Amino acid sequence: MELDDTDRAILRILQRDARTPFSEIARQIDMSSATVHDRVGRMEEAGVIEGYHAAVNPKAVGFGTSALVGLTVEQGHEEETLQQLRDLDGVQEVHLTTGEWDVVLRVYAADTDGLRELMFEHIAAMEGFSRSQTMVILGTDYESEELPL
Amino acid sequence: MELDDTDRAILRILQRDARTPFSEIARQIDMSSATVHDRVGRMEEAGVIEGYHAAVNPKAVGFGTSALVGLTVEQGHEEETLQQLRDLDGVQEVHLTTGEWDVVLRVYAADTDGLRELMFEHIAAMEGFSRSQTMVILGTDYESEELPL
DNA sequence: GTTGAAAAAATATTGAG
DNA sequence: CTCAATATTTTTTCAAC
Repeated sequence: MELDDTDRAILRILQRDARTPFSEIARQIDMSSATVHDRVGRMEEAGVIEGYHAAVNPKAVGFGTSALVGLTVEQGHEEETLQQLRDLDGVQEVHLTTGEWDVVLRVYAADTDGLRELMFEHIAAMEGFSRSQTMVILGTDYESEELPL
Repeated sequence: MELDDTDRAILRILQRDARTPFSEIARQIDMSSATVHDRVGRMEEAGVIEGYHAAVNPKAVGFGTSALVGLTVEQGHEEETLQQLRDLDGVQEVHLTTGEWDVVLRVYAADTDGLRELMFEHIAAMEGFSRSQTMVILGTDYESEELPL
């Protein structure tokens, strides 16, 4: 799908606040809300907008610890290993990467003890596991939900 | 703020779809929409809900490449380096980590050439830069916007 | 593609249990 | 905290340009 400047302006607003009323978006980009409605619908249809999500404060719901985990996966076990990783509670992202690790995970846990449990009892225990490195996130200096459009 | 099961049920729904009408949430959790309204308001107030964001497909808006970048920062340059990193276009997350790297970034670029430009012309050019490792994300097997509540 | 206006639906507010 | 009723606002639709 081809996006023009108007579409990108709408996306910028909805990335920042998905609950901005169409009438308010219309005011900001100087068009009618029917147009905004139409364009948003087409972008949803085309998969440009993948969804609308509430951002929940991890600490407020008991996830005090987060980490990036680099993993090496043994050959022949790729498929099942990825499947198992996806299904683990606390595993938020599973990326296939170049460089030192085959897979890098973003994981959440209640505390360091929960992280230990996730790492030793679930991840290291998987068939096909070979080695890992855990980079505990001491703090997140910056995290944007918005792509620079 | 203390969250009960009802609050968590509401959060689960809003994480999945931030535009779910309060009446629909009320139906799903078997309560009145005024209650839902009230609880959502209090969770927003308390910072449990940090915001509502449209998830935009990165490829659809021209970001075909993403990477994780491990960085070592020279002592005495921490503050200014973090500030500069935050301000770079394409830098989506800045995490302070234990392990091999002081900082790990999540970056987006149009293509590998854009990534090269970001790395060599902007990041490696910063004062206080010492060394880095770029882990290009070949594919994201799984990425959830939802915390497991 | 866009618009303005009408219809439908959802949300905010209020008062009471 | 919860409910029910009402007022307000937003979303959606549609004929017309």
